[in-house]
Amino acid sequence: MEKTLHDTCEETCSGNELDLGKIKGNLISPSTALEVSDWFKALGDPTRVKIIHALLQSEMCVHDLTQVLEMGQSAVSHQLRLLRNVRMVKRRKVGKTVYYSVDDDHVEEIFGQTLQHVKHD
Amino acid sequence: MEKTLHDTCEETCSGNELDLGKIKGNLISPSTALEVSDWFKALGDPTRVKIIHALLQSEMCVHDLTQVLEMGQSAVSHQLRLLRNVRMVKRRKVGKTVYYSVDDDHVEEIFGQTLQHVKHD
DNA sequence: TACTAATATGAATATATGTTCATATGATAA
DNA sequence: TTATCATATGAACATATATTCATATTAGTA
Repeated sequence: MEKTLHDTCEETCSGNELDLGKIKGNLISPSTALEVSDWFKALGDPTRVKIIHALLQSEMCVHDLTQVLEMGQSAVSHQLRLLRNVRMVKRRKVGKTVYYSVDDDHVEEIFGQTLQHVKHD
Repeated sequence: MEKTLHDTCEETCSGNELDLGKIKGNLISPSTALEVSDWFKALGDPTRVKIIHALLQSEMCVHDLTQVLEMGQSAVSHQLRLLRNVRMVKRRKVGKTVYYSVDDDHVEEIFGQTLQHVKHD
C-alpha cells in the first residue's frame, strides 16, 4: 500500500482528521498563550511566591520586605519590578518610601486555591 | 544620636517590630514556596499552556499533539514529561500509543479563570 | 526474525532568568 | 549644599530552561 498523508496513527489515536481539525480551530492563540504563561510565570519562582504571600498579609515597603524575606534589597526590587510589569502588585509612594501591595483580586483567589491544593496532596 | 538596630524605616514604613515579627512568623515555608512556584512554573511557558489548553478539550496522543501544535515530537514529549512530573497530566497506554489527559481538576479551574482574567483586560 | 511506528530520553546548544555588585535617582534632614 | 536613607537599575555572572538532534525503547506487523 502506498503511503498517504494520513497513514499513521489513524486507528489507534483518538484524532481523526475531523477531530484534529476542530481542535486546531479552537487552539489558543499564540499571543494569548504568551499572556497566560507570563501571568503564571510571575508566580513560578519561590522568591516571588514569598513576596506575594507576604504582601497578601499586609502592604509593605521594600525595606521591610528585605527584612521579612532576608534578601538583598536589589533582588527584592528587581522582583517587584517584574511583578509590577504583569500588574500583580502596585506601589504607593510616601516620601522616599515605596509601599507595595497586591493589585489583583485574581491573584489572591488563585494563590489561595493553589496553596490549599499543594498543601493537601 | 547613636545608631541602633532599628533606626531605619521606623517612622515611614508600616512595619514596626511587632508587625514584621508577626509576618515573619506567618511566612510561607521555603519548601511550600518551592512547591507552589513549581506548580505555577509548569504553566509558565507558552508551549505548555498550549498543550494544557488542547488537552482540556480532549485526551490526545503524542502524535496528535505534535500535529495540532505543529511542533517536533521530541519537544512535545519533553514538555509532557515535565507536566507529568507535577501531575498535571496523566497517561494511558494503548499498544504503542500513549494518550495524555489533564489529571487535575484544579488545573482546569485555575486555567479557565486565568484565561478569562487575561482576556478581559 | 527484521522492519516500522510511537514514544522517550540523553547530550548539546542557545536563550532566559535570578542574584549580586556597583552605582544612579529621588527625597529628606542637617 | 552635603549627607544619608530608600529605592531603582544596568552590567555581569551563574544557573535554569526549551528546543533540536541523535538514538533508545517498546509494541505491533510482515
